[in-house]
Amino acid sequence: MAQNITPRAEDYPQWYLDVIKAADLAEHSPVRGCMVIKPHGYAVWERMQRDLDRRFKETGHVNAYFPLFIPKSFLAKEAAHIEGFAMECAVVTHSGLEPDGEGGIRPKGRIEEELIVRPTSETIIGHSFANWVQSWRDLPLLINQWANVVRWEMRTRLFLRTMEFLWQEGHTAHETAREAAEETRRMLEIYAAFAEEVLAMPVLKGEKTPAERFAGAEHTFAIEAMMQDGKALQSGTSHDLGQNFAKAFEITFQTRDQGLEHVHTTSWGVSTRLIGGVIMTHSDDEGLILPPRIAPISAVLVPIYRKDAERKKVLTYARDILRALAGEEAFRRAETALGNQELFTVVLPGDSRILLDLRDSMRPPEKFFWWEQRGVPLRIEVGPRDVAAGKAMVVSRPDRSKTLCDKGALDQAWLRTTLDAQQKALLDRARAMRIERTRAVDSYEAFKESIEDGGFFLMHWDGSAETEARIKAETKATIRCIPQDDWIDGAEGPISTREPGSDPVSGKPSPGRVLYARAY
RNA sequence: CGGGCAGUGGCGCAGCUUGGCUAGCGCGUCGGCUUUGGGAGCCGAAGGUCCGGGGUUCGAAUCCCCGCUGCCCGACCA
Repeated sequence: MAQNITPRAEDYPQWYLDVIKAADLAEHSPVRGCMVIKPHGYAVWERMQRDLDRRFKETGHVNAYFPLFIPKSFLAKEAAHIEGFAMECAVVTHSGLEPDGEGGIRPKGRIEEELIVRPTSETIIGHSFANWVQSWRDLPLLINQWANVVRWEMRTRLFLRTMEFLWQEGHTAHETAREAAEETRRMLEIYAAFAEEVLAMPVLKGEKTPAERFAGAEHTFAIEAMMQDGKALQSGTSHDLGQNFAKAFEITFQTRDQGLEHVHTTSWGVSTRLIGGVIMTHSDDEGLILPPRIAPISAVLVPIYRKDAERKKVLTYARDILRALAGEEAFRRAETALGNQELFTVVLPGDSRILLDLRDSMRPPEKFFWWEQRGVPLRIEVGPRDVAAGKAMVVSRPDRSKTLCDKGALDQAWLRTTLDAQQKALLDRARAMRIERTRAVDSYEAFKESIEDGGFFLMHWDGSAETEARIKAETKATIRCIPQDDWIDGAEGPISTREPGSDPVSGKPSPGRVLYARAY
């Protein structure tokens, strides 16, 4: 049906790009690997931010902001960290420009200590923490920042991997290793809850193997989601940094018993990558599907009429419905808002919106496609037939089901209930999809064959980096995590992750199954 | 960063092999009329550094060189 979107079955990567374009979420910038996040895409990010920010604050964290530029020497202070990030850092070497004598310009003014554009902020924040922490009374220090970071990626994809991206990075310092470990777990749980409750994106929690660990961390935990093509998307990470950065930046404190010790730090983050994850979790061949809780526009009313007389009646009727859905107060504010002629938009508390599409340049069917491709959860069609019968046709975006509703039933409570039901249905659908494509595998041959079709595979692992590397080299699949849950639902029933067995590749003993998949 | 493909009004493309006259087409946009329950029709109009820079030539969208950006594959990574 959609003319501008390649079907998923034909070319999944192209479909992904087509959906972003059709939904008007983002576009490429003139700079390689960078993107312009357009208003509709940014509105989705704002909703994610708002919800996450609340969860962070409810757990005692506060926001702060640290510089974009990091002294080059800082990166080198933590050996593993520099090893992991050195290759992908943008470096500032000059302080200005000058004419090159040939009509162009060239850098001038080489700077003494070169600056790194932050790829992540452990080092610059570690430096501050060293000043901020004096005694055990200063701990825990629970900081988050919303920022952009830059990593010089070789291969980029809109939202999933861009050279510059937006994220939040939490950085905390604690008195004991135990507290830091608890914090690391706490934030992983917050990410998992957020992903499921808000993004309707089911995730598996677990620890990363040493090979996949964050550069400089003692332990890295992650939430992993399955995309519709069966590939995994690492959707959030939480790191227990031990005392590595505390030692590198001399973050010490006086203990309760007069001693001097290094703090234990954590860091954790999610990024605009989540938008890519949402797209690939829910959307279909008709375009974007957004979970209601992050949809910038909750519902759109599309009026249908022929003659002028009809037009008047229909629009009055549609405005009545809009008023009932939005509430009197919000509706009144909208009536005095600027720029509200073609798309009459009512802003609800919490910044969700309902709008009445008054554009005369577009016919109803075109409007249907327009809003469908942008992932608006509910479309309410109102025409002369509905006016006569006291009804309205409600179309639910995820399955495009149509329900003829009584006008009187359409109110604020109905809207909330309907959107909540849709939110839940999306999570259920995504979870069912993942379960269907999750299975236990006990032979390497079977694994190699199955991995071609995508999906999650729970297989025994002897714990060696050699086995892990060999599987990665031979199949492009990696260990996504050592699952946290004892049981994981698969197509053929629950799968134990704790039952001992043997690694099908090496034949050596294995304490339990780990999660293998190809990943983005 | 290696290999392949591509870049032409806002979008999608043709033209390039074999250099030549005013660079075409569809969609979209603007104006008008007619229309409106799943991407309407007619009439008229606007809109172009042919990715950038150099070169060959009387003449370059077209041929050559260098660079930039995108897509796919590989290595690397959130």
